[in-house]
Amino acid sequence: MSPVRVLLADDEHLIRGALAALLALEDDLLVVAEAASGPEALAMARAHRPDVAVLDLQMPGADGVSVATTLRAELPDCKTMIVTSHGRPGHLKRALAAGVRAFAPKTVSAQRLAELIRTVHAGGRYVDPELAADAISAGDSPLTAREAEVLELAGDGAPIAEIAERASLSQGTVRNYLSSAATKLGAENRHTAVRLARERGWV
Amino acid sequence: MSPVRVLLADDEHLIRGALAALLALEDDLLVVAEAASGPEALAMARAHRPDVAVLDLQMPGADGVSVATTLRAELPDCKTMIVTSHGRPGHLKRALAAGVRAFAPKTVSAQRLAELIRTVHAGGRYVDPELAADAISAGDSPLTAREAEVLELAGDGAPIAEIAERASLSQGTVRNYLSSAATKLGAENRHTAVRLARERGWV
DNA sequence: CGGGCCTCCTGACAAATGTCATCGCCGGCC
DNA sequence: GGCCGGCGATGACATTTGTCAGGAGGCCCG
Repeated sequence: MSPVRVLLADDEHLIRGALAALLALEDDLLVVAEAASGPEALAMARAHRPDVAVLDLQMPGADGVSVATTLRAELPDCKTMIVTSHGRPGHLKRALAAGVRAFAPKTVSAQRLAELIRTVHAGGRYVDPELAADAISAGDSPLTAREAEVLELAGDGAPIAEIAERASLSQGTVRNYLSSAATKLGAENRHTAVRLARERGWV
Repeated sequence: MSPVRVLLADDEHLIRGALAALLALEDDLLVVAEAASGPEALAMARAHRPDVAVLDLQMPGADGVSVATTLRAELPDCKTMIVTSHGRPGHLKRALAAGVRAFAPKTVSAQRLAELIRTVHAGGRYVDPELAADAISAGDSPLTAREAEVLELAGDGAPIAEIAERASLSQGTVRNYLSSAATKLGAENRHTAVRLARERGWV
C-alpha cells in the first residue's frame, strides 16, 4: 500500500522541521512538501497534490482556514486538517464550515498527530474534545452581521469617527451597534467587547 | 566528554516532543527534563539541574523571562535561552536583563538550535540578528515606570475606575498617566497606546 | 397582510475619558 | 542651593463614548 502523502504548513521552521522528522519515522506517512506561509502552502499543494494537508491556523499571508477553503475548491481529493496553538471556538466552527476534517491543538503528541493523519486520510473526522466543548458552550454568535463588522473595525482601538468612516456609516449608528454588541456580550465597553468576541472567535 | 544536559520547556506538547526527539539525535546533547508550564520548568530545573534551559517565552503560569530570572538566582550554573514565536523588541531587552544567554525565534531550524545550545553551554551568547535590529530601531521605552504599569492594567479594556483601584491610585492620576503615555506613543487614546506599547514590547 | 427582525438614521442625555494647569513632595545632579 | 524630573493628587473643561427612545425602510415568514 502506498504511503499517505502529506503537506506540512507552519511558519515556524523549528516545528515544521521537527514534525517532518517525526512523521518520517512512520513508514506509512510521507511528507512530500513543506510551506511556511499561506500562499506557499497553496502553491505546494498545487504542485505536489498531497493526500492530506496539515495546516497551521496562523500563518503569514493567508490563515489555515482560508487555505483550506481554496484547497477544497481546487483539490477536492486533498483532505485538510488544522493544527493550532490557540484554539478559539469560532475558529473551529469556521474551519468545519470550510470542510476541514480535523482540528487539534498543538498540545497533542506527534504520535497522536500521526494517528489523526491516518484517520483523516481514511475519510474520518476528528475534533479535539476540549475545543468541541468550548465551541458548544460558547454557542453561536449572538451578533448580527453589522455588529460583528463594526466590532472588528473597532479592534485596534480606533475612535468612533474613524470606524464610521471606514464602515461608511453615521457615527450614531456605529455607537448604537457597538452598544448593542457590548450589551449582548456582557461587556462594559467596546474594547472589552472586542476582546470577548475575539476569545470566542466571533470576529 | 559528558553530554550537555538540557531542560526543555514549552507548553505545546507537539513541539516539545518533536524537539526532544530531534535533539536526541545529537549525541552530545541530552534532554534530561521537559516541562509544559513556568512553575513546572522551575521544579524540573531544581530536580535535574540541567546545564542549559531552553524556555518558550509564552507559557502558562510564568513566562520564560521570569523563569530565567528565578533560575539565575537559584541555579547560577544553569545557562538559559529563550525560543519564541512572537519576538518583540522589548522582550529581548527584558530577557537579556534577566541574564538570558540566547534569544532566537522559532523560525530557526533544529540544527541551528542544537548549535545554539552548544554555543550557550560553552559560555557564548547569541541574539537573532533580525530581532536585534528591531530592538535597536525600536529604541528604549519612553515610558516611566508608572506609565507602563498603568498602561498594562489598561490592557484588557478595563475602565479607569478599575485601573485606579487595582493600582491604588486616584482616577485623576490614572488619567494623567494614560494621557501622557498616549502622547509619548503618538496614540489618540489609551487603547491604541496599549496596542503600540505591546507591539514594541514595552509592556 | 401583519409581525418581527435587521439596517440605518436622528436627537438627546449621562457618563467616561482626554487634556490642561497647578500644586506638594521627594530624589538626583550640577 | 537651585534645577529638573518623576510621582501623586486636585479641579476644571472639552470631547468622546455609552445609552435610550424613536422613526423609516426593507425583508422574510406564517
